[in-house]
Amino acid sequence: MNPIKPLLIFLHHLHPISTETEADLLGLCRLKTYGKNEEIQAIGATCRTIYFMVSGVGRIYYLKDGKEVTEYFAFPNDLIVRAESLFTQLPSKKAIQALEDSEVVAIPADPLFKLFEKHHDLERLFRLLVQNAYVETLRRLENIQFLTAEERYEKLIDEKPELIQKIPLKHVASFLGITQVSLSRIRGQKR
Amino acid sequence: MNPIKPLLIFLHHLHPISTETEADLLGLCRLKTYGKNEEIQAIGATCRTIYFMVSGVGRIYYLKDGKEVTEYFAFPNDLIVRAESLFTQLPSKKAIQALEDSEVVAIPADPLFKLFEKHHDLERLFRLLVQNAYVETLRRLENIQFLTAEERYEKLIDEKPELIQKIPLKHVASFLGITQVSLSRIRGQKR
DNA sequence: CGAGGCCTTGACCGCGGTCAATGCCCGTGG
DNA sequence: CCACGGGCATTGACCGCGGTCAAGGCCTCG
Repeated sequence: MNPIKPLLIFLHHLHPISTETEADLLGLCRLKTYGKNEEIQAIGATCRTIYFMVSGVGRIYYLKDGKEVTEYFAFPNDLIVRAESLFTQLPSKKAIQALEDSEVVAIPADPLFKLFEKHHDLERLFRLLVQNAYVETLRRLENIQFLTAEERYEKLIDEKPELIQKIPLKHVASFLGITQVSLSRIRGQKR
Repeated sequence: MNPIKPLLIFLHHLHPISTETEADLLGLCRLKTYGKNEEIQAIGATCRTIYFMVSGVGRIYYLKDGKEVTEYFAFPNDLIVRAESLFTQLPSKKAIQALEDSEVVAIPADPLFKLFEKHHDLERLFRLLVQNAYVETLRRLENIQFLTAEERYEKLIDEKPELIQKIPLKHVASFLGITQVSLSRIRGQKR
């Protein structure tokens, strides 16, 4: 099977695009593979690429006072984008890393944006993607602001139970906005 | 002067649109005025309107455990939108309120979205607006997550000093994600 | 003038932070 | 094959930020 197929299914589900649009889009996509713990994009580079996870697990992280903070996890069929850099053209303070051996589709943003001129439906699709990511972030903001660490952990457990199995707890902790130590205590008191 | 002019200037600055697009857009815009503390949109309604502040001050707030939490302040030349409802079509848990006598431009979203079919440049503009709001929210998320209440207050002071003058401290406190009491202490120890 | 809203202040407390010690798992080399 | 070292997770001792509850001062407006 064409390894890029999952991306097309994912996109189509959000907003159908014409076959010509799809063909032009496919022309931009490159399938890449990365080994466990390999950096997909390093800190400091300005982000000009949109990634889509086909297999494996990825994350976005950055350094806060010398410590890694995980901002996002990507599982198969998730997009993974350093939006703050892609949309501002500023160098990103964040890195993208494969946490396991992974396959990703890489889509260079500049030619993609050029395609928007030609294919209105592609820009529509992209707009909807951004809207969804925006709403998702608004939710995360409310969670961080009003739930306790423990509530956030519980919520994560029932929204993405597989996450806890696959991902080192230290990454999970920083994703939840707490320390490894606190997460360990929360887990401890459930047993 | 046409009171809708500031909106056009604001939009044009982000992404120029053709005069025909502008004319169709103008056809949708309605100027409205609200008195101090008047509700512009109530909790529970599904959001189908985009607002732009011409004069006065507005805010978005919602109830958390019976207490008001302010999510956003809008000053002249700011947009004010309940994105979580507009983009999901779900009833909003949030309200929009004028904090002073205010003039706002109201743009109904459905006819606006219809115009996207006709005017590609308008959808482009709208996409860029959403992108910017998204990046802004990512920033807010990082602030909430990593700055102390005091640091967030200081940051607010030098980014929007006028805000403290105009807005009741209880709203400022909930916007910062803290209680009125804590904000008062923070302010107290600076004197 | 009195009532009510807003802000401040004091007393107290609990969540989640740091620091440090310990346990556990696993990969590597003698 | 075992010994060792390093990374990850857990646990204890301690602390400070920001929370709640309640009292008191100060405006504004009827």
